[in-house]
Amino acid sequence: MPAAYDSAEKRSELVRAARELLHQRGFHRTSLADVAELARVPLGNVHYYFRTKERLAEAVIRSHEAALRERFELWSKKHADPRKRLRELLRAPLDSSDSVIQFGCPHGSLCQELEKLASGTPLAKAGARLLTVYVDWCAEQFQALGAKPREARALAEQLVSSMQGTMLLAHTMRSRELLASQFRRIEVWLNGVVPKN
Amino acid sequence: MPAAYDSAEKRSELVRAARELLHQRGFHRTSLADVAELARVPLGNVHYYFRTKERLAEAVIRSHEAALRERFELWSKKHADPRKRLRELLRAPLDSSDSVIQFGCPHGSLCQELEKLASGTPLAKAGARLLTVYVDWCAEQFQALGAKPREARALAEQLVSSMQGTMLLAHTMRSRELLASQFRRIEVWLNGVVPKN
DNA sequence: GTCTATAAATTGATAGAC
DNA sequence: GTCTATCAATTTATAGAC
Repeated sequence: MPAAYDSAEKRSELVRAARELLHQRGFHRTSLADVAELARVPLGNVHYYFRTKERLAEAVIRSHEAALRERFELWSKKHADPRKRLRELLRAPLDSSDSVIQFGCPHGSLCQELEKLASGTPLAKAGARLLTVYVDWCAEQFQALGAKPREARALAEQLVSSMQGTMLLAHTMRSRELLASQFRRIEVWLNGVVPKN
Repeated sequence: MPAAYDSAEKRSELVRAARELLHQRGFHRTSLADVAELARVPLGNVHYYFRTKERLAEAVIRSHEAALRERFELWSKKHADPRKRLRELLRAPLDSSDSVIQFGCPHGSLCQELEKLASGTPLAKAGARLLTVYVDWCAEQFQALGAKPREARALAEQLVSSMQGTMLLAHTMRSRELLASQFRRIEVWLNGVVPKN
């Protein structure tokens, strides 16, 4: 079915373009015309695939969510040691540090913008789920390391908070050094937490 | 000079209204009409006091900055022990936890929005200065506790990152518990860091 | 299914009377 | 200095031709 194939192709191309622009310029500063242009789709056609700008943003969030779960699954398969899995999580922002410094965390900054721009709506709730996915997965890893459920949850919240706060600060101050040194510190903390007996 | 007094009065009333709305709805979702209404000033009059919406936002940031410096000065006078000063900083978000849960940190969320909405402009740079004020003051306190300049800087970045990340997470997840438990943990960390010999 | 043209709404900014 | 009325621009969303 070539028609359906082309359709799905254009749809995912729109999502890809929107994901990039939402990260770089944010939701408000990204117009549908921008997305259409980057995806090489005529403006009026966007509404055939997505009824509203909000729906397009929701699709972007779902794509982020799928990508996150995919990475988590990959790391779980790659390492038997949960600590090594968490170390991969810590290294990811450093591997794309240019982008983090210039535009912030693609998940955290989107969450924050949607909380202001669309607080209470399904869109903001979808955004919030992104951070939940992080915390839930981290909590699983800490539990696998031997922490009790409540403790694992607290450690997960601490890890995600530290990462998000550091990315916000490093982005705002445009400091790659801050990002690197703080993430190194978090890794040291990670190596010593929930010690094996 | 009663005319000038009324003028200054209206001006500062506009800033007060804008500060409240910027925190609750963010920059983009706050229209000049909203600000004018809350400040009880006719819409067309806003432009007499502030040439553009950006200038109004800059005035809001300056007012945040002044309030921050005032608080820091107060705490410095109140406590000879820098650790006690930093503890006050940690308690402040808990004292206004309802507002933090519902709208996030008034400084951090503004920074993040301006980085997306007005990246590179004087307005975004003014916003970034807010976080710098935090870090600089914290670094001074850690140095007064006996830390070397570089170490004090790193500790300040860690403290501010943890606070900002926690507020982002607690706001996004609407969890007062998360806010309280993580801030308690940060306070425990603070009590043990840079130990007196 | 695809696209052009345009409607509709919001809102920042200004002109000009008083 | 103060305010009303309005302009101008942006952008989401839709109507309708092909």
